[in-house]
Amino acid sequence: MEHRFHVDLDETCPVCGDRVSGYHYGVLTCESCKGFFKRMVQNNKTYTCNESQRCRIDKTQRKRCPFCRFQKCLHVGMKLEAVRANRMRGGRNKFGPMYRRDRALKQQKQALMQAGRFRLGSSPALNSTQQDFTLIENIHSVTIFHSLPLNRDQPSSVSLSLLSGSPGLNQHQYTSPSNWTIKSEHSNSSADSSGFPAGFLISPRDSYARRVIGPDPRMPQLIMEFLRCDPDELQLQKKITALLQQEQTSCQNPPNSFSPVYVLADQLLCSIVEWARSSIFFKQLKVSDQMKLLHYCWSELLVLDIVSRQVLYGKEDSLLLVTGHQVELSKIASHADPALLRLTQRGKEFVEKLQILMVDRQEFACIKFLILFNPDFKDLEDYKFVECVQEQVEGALLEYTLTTSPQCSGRFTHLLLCLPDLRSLSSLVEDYLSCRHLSGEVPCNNLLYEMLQSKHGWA
DNA sequence: CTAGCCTTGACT
DNA sequence: AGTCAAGGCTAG
Repeated sequence: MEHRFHVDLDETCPVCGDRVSGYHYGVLTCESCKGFFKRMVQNNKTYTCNESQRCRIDKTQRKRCPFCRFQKCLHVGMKLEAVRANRMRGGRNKFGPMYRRDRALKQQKQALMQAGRFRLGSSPALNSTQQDFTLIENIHSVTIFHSLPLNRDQPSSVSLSLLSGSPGLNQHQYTSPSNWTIKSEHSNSSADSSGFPAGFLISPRDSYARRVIGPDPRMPQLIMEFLRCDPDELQLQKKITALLQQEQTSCQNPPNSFSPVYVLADQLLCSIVEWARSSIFFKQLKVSDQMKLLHYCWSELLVLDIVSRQVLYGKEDSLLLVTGHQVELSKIASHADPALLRLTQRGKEFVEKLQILMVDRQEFACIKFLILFNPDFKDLEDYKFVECVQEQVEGALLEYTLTTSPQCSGRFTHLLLCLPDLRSLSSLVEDYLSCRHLSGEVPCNNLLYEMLQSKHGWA
C-alpha cells in the first residue's frame, strides 16, 4: 500500500502546485492549502483582491492574495461542506467513497498507461500524433447523393463566433424514452423531399427501446446531468430534416453541385456546438477556451456522434443518418473512391467494436465529455479546470461501469481504450475532409468550412 | 496568518 | 490494528 500512496503523493496541488499530502475537503491538495481552506471557512474570512481577481497562485505567491487563492480552492472543487461546523475531529465523512473511487480511477489509469506501453496486439493505444488505425465515418459516404443542390455561400445557422452570444439558447431537453414516437418505417412524402434517395426512415424509438435503461437511483448524478444536456435524437432529426428541406427549396435556382453530405456534416457540427454551449462545465469556461477546445476536438465529436447513432439505433450493413434515413453500405461502397472506402471500412469496424462492448447512451454521454475536456491540450487559460472536469467524468464513468457491469471490472478500461481508436479515425476523417476542402468541394461560410480553414491555419 | 506536524476517531 | 482525512497546535 505504500506504493499506492506514492502515486497520490507524486501529484501536485491543483491550487498552488506544491506537493499533495492527501485528500482534503474533496480534492488532493497540499498541506498548506488544506489549512488555508479550513481557516477561511471556519473563521468566515473575507478578503478582497487588490488586482483584477485573477492573481496567479503558485507555491511562491500563494500568500499574496487570499481572495484569489480561496477562489481557486473552490474552482478546483474543494468543498465547503467538508469543513465541519461542529469541529468534530477524526472519523470519516460522506466523501470517503468519492476518495476511494478517485483512487481506483487513478489505479485504472495507471494500468491503462502500462497496457498502452506494452500493447502489441490489434488495438494499440495511440497517441495524438499517431494515425495508424481505425475507422471511418460514413457520413461522407453519402457523397454519392447529389440530389440536393446547395447554395455555395449559404451561411451556416451557427458559427463558433456565436459562442460569445447569450448562453442557454437552444437548450436541449432530455426526453424520457416513453416520449419517443413511432413513425412509419417507410419514407413519407415529406421525408422524400429531403433530397435523399428512398431508404427507409427509422424512428429512434424502434431501436432505442431495445436497450432502454429506466431511471436508476444508482446512476451518478453527473451522468444524469449529462443526459439532460444530450440533444434529443428525434428533435435533432426533425430540425435537420427541416433545414435540409429549407436549403433545398431556397437553392433550386440555380442548382449547384455541392453534396448534401457537407450540409449534413455542418448541421451535425452546429448541433455539437449548441450541445457544448449549453452543457454543464463547458458553460463555465471562457469563450476563448471554449473555442480552442472545440477547434481541437470537433472531428472526434462529429465521428462519435455518427458512430453512436449506429451503435444505439442503427442496423447492420447500413448507415443511419441523423435524418432517420438508412443507406446500405454496399450502395455507398459502389460509389466511393478508395479513400472513402477505407474510411467506411474503418468506421464499420469501430462501430462493431462498440456494439460488442454494448456501449450505452450513458457511456456515450460520458465519452463526449471526455473528448471535449481533453487534458492533452495544454494551451488553455483554465487548463486546470479542464483537467479537473476530465477526472470527474472519468470518476462518474468508472462508478457507472462498476455499478452496471460489476461482473466485468475491466469495462471502464475497455471504454477508455476506444478513445485512441476514435482519435485515429477522426484524423482520417479530417484528412479526407481537408482534401475535399482544398479541392473546393466544401461549401463556404459554414461551420465545417471554418473548422477546416482553421486546421490549415487560415482562421 | 502561514504551514508543518500532531491528535483524533469512523471506517475497514 | 491500521488507515487517513478531519481538526488542533504552534514556531516563525
